[in-house]
Amino acid sequence: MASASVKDVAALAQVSVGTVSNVLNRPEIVSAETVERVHQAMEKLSYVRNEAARQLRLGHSQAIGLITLSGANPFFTDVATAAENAAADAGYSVIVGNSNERQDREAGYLNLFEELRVRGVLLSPVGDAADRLRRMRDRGIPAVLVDRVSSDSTFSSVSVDDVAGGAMAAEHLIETGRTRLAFVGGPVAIQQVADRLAGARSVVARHPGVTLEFVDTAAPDVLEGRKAGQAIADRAPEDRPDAVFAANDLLAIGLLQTLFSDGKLAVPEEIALIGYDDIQFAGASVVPLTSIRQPSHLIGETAVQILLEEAENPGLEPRRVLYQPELVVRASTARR
Amino acid sequence: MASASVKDVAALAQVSVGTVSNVLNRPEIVSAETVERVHQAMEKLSYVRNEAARQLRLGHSQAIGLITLSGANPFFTDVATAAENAAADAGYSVIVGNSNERQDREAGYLNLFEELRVRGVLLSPVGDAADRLRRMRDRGIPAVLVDRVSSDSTFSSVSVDDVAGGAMAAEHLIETGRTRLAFVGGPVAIQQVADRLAGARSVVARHPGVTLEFVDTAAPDVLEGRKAGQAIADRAPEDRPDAVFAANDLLAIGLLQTLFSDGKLAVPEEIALIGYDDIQFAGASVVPLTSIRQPSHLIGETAVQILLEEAENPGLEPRRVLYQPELVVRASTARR
DNA sequence: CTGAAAGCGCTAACAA
DNA sequence: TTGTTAGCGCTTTCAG
Repeated sequence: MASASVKDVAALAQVSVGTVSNVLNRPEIVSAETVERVHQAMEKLSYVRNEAARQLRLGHSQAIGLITLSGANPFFTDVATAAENAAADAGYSVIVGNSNERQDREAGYLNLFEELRVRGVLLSPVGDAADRLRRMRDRGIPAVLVDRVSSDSTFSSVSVDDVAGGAMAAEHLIETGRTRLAFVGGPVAIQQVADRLAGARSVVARHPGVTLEFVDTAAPDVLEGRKAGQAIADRAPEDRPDAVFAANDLLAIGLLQTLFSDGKLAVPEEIALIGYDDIQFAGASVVPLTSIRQPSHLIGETAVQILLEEAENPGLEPRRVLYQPELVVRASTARR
Repeated sequence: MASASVKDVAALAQVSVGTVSNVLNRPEIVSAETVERVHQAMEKLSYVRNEAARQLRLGHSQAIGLITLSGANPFFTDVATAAENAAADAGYSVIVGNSNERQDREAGYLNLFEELRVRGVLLSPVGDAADRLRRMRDRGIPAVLVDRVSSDSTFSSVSVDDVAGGAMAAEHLIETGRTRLAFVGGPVAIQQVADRLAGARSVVARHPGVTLEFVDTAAPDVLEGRKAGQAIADRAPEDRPDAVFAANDLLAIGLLQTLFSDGKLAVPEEIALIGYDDIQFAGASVVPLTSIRQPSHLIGETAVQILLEEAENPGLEPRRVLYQPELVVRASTARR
């Protein structure tokens, strides 16, 4: 048994295909009696509308695409969940792709989404995707940047002030008495990483006697955090920082695993540690982690809202929404 | 500027649309010279193939649907990532939906996937979806169950022996000297939860003097774990279990947050704790967590492979792949 | 090797 | 209120 089409339903209900289409899309213009008859026919045939055909006719799909930097990062899964809910309310579904910080993956998903004629794209770009996004917009597929502001301000964006967040983290570390800070994160090509570092640097510059060291990582994940932790633990005590600011919680948790879990160094006594994102696991780590919270839920929701407005109203002025992060203090940065 | 179609490309390259389609799908039958000309035309128009039209013609899409129980559980995101990679190798993409243990959500995604005419569905069912899946299969959309065996063995499945895993956990707890065990997890309507509990019970039954208490939770997540931890901590000492087996790591981490982090109880001295899944964060929790590891990567990979075989070869005998879990010992269950 | 043409299932305009 | 029909972009015979 193959799938039933409008034609089959029409035949069974003794109406035309146009009428079937109408009960599907504008039931109010069809007589109650006919609606009923058609519904029964659909039921009997267990009719399921063919999205491809609908979309071909409409010119675009009822889906929006979302590309995040990392599927393993709870921050992004939170954003995605919020986006899904907001989209569902508006009758759209969300297709998620993870670039894992790779430009080629990002390009691949952008391609797929364009083939799918999605209604719009939500993107946390790896590098500078402006050219590609402009081309898509010219074809009627708008984009809004997520967790990142547009380099040339021609696209809407929903993000959190990473420079402020970075400053907040550094300030907190200094306030609790630390002077030899290290920023662990990378690659700096990721704008979020660069901004957080910049924020921290600006604060350190205002505090004579306080230093900030930069420890690069190949990716902002748990594994790289472990490596960085190992490297720091292997140093001579007088050569070690007394506080570490990790570019995100994944890195911080990795740091905790090698640096501190093995009992090599006491946290926060010997080294304080602060992360970023305040993911669900931050409060349950070896030492509960101080972190900078981002309103992940709000980000996803707002991004969808703006995107849909632009999709229905091309030529709208780009908007930039900038949320403020929030410091969440836990044991990992307790005063000495 | 709207999107260019095969017709535009054909016109520019001075060939027919049929030829354009051929260079897209069977370039080997087209002369090299023509291929070149068509490619140049595509380039100039930045042609992007319309998936909807292709799919309408083909009768099905180049995507497979995946419905997981929880988007917040790293175990499922691992399965999803593996599935995406395996699918990509075969020229398919994966659309992911999270039911969050809700039947209505699951039904919604099943509907969406059928409208999308996905090539097949990968599903961790909330309840018993057999009827619905059978109907989809009749229409040419096969399904394979993930992390769960089919109740009536008419569907292929890729899962891990949860009964064995539950037994493994209980045995380990007993071996390390605990006698008053508690199983924290729920709802038992989730098969995985029920199986792990059953495995633990069978082991306990073989050990006189050992008891197993069941502590129900509304969902297997961090929040519910916290609540359960609170409840246990509030009991009189002689009334408390000396070991807790959490149905998954999310619950275990939640337990850790209220039960142990607050310094109320020492782990593993006063209470031992074992989780399930061995997610990335298990090794970095307040007390590094002993857990039962599942081969999440293999699960996703194998499921895709079986699904695609069935899609291309309807009427194949259902297969059941059952992997064995593995005990990973960490500090949370150290011998007293 | 290439071209012409049918038709996948649907929606929206227009006619009745 | 309902029916008829064109056409969305693509693939695939079938002729040439």
